[in-house]
Amino acid sequence: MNKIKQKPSEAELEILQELWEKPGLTVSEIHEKLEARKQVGYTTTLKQMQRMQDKGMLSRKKEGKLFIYFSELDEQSIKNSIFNKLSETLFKGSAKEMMMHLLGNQETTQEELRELKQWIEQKEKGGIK
Amino acid sequence: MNKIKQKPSEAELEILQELWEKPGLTVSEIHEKLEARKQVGYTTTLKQMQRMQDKGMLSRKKEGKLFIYFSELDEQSIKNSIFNKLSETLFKGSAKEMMMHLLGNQETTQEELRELKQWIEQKEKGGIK
DNA sequence: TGGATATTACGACAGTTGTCGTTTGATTGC
DNA sequence: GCAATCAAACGACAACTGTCGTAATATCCA
Repeated sequence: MNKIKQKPSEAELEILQELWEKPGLTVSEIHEKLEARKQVGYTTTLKQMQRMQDKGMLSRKKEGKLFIYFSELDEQSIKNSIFNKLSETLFKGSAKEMMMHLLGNQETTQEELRELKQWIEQKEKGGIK
Repeated sequence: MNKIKQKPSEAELEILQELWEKPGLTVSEIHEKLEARKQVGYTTTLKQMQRMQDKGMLSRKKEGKLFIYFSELDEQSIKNSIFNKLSETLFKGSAKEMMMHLLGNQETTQEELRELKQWIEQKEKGGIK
């Protein structure tokens, strides 16, 4: 995975998201997925992906008669750096503050809360990483 | 609080953050705070704030011989919409997933974990909002 | 083999951002 | 009263973004 200077924009993240979930998609496949969520032209998606390639965010290879794409950015690192930045900017660097904000305002089911709590307990015991 | 079309950029958020924390600062005061964290010229900060004013993100009033500024955006709403967007883009809308990512990768002290767990317990009981 | 269709490449454009330098104006100490 | 300062307003610029239209290619089928 390369080091990239610029961090991915909103639209770029949406594309990366698809490729993280399922590497090796074609432009059309990605476009279909994006189109399902928002109104956007095919060439827009294509162009976006070409630019991402230029920046080194994506790579591609010929598969039969068309290109399939891959993310060159590490999912975890990118997500981390986004959150780090956010917690710095909006919560003076306190992960807890950020989490509490999240818990206080996002939709969270009882089920999710329970799982989350278990998770924390495990983490407290050093059970996870 | 007005409704704004555009969401605040990175640099704008940094300024808003200062004003949320302490409303009624002058350009210089904000600039000093920003400067402590990153390299940036006074006129840059000024310009940024003027643009934010045009967009309706900030208001100001004359205090003696200089202007003091106020955020016109609601802190909670803005933070929420940022997280909503993020959780949608990066975690298919699952707050839990997002939280787990956070817990897994951010710096979190035992103390913070404990507090967090208590918090969740309270929330489970419907103790909070 | 030629046209129809699907893919990919190019170039453009307007709006936003981050950054300043330069001016203009107001305030103040001498 | 006037030069030195401090604050605020303007105007510019280049890079980045989101968005396409159009053009060039490659593939396929009748």
